[in-house]
Amino acid sequence: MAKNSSKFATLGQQEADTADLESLVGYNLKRAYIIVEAHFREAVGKDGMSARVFSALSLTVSYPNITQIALARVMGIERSGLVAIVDELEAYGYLQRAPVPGDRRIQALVPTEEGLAAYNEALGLVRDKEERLLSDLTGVERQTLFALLKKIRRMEED
Amino acid sequence: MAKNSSKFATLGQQEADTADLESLVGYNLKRAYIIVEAHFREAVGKDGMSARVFSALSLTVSYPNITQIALARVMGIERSGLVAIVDELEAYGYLQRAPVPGDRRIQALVPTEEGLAAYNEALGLVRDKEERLLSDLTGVERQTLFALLKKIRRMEED
DNA sequence: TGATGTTTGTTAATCAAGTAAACAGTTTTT
DNA sequence: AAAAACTGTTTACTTGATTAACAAACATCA
Repeated sequence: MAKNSSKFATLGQQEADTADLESLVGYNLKRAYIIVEAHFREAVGKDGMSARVFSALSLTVSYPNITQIALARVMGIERSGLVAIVDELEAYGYLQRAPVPGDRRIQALVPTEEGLAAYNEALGLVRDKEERLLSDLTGVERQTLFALLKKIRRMEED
Repeated sequence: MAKNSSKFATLGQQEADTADLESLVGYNLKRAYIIVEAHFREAVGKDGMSARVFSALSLTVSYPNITQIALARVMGIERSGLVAIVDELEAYGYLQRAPVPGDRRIQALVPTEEGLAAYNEALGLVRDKEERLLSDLTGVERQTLFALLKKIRRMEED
């Protein structure tokens, strides 16, 4: 079933496109993500936030007073893994763990002024970078890409 | 700029779709990949190969006699990182490091019969799983998804 | 009320994937 | 022949993530 056994000697961009792997969604998704993530890092700069820290800040801005457990659920990670992320954002002074009257277990996450400013600046840079990265795609193509990715994400409920 | 400040109380699937993060390609790509990767693991089973080991085997089947350095380039990883992957595949008996006459630095990677069989079985399972995962997408939608992801991948050359 | 169970955030140990740097052989170049 | 480059490898490290155990706080209910 190895279609390309004889092509090894001339292995290059074109030939590689015909390998089995290229017909799998997972491989293509991962390779595309690696590129987009690299552009994200370029956008936020050498000492910028990591994608997951940016995500956490973004969601805290969109949903102020969210609890850690709710944020972990939205992000799709374990609550234990979120601790370091929130620690980092708090150390930057980008958010605070605020006590919630009525339940002393919970600490609501609220972005600070600095956090909001840093977030908006980073968001602008990231949007611009993605804009340039996707400049080859038409408006319809972009909409389609988002629609298809969200359709896959909706499959989570199995 | 926090559009949804007031929606926290009712945060759920619908509201989350309107957060800033949902408009970024990177976030959507990553979330989609996580799901597809989980399905991959289900497909190959509890003790099956990891995606990267499967990828390495797949490319070795598609391009037999490929060298480690060429394989690393195709996979987009460092050659040092490939050593453990090839070690693992060799330990399974799925491929061999064959000496290349004329250059004693190089070892050509050749899949064994068992490797070919294991690969084809795994490929079938993975294809079936992806087929079911993407059953909501029309043929045109799938083609479009692949085309768009490959278009992003081509942006690598910057 | 008090015992039992659950929730929230946290720590610690561990794992997987990946990088960077240094190294030994082996070829290539000058 | 000497210097440079290439291939595979080891080692140390970083990042992202998970599991398990735990303490404090809250909820249930007999």
